[in-house]
Amino acid sequence: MRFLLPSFYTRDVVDVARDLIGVTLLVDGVGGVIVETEAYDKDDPASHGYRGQTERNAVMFGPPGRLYIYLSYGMHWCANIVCGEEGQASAVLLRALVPQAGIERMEERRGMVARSLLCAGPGRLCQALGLTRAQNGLRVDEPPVELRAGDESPPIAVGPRIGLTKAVEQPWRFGWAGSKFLSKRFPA
DNA sequence: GGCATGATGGCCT
DNA sequence: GGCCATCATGCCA
Repeated sequence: MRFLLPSFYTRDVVDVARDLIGVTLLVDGVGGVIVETEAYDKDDPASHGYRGQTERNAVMFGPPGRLYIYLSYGMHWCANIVCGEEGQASAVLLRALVPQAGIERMEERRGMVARSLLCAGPGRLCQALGLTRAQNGLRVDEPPVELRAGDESPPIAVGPRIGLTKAVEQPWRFGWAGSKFLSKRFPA
């Protein structure tokens, strides 16, 4: 298996978002293959970093290769990987993965739902992997987090991002085309 | 201090 | 497809 180098993250956030499809993410040994991501750029009105640094988004403005985790809608956690150059405040939102390792732990956290719903969506993914504010700022190349390159290059689907009111047209959502584990189908 | 808003998801029709 | 729970955050007064 191949571990991702720091130079993987220090590139353009859109490229990293696309290249994370097919990468395996584990947190404390629980996880699977990433099949859906979205890119958020610093010049992007939909990004938390757009209006400058605040207490919540401080991790986005720090070094790349760290988790930026925040609470969404008062009840769901969403996890990002900080990318680009330090201070750029760009990040990739992790939206879905194929449950492969530690499925029992995922089911303890998520309940006995269909396998395809275990990690399909940013909030579900965080719940299944046990990601909360406690993991905000963790490095992705040190325990308990682990990222391994995939050994095939997946068919990539591209589309507009989900759930936004700003910059809704930007095609910065990426997915493993045809995967059953996506949070939502990509528009044809 | 008050208030509008949201990178969602579960449940209902 | 629609509704809405639920609260941290950020902006404004």
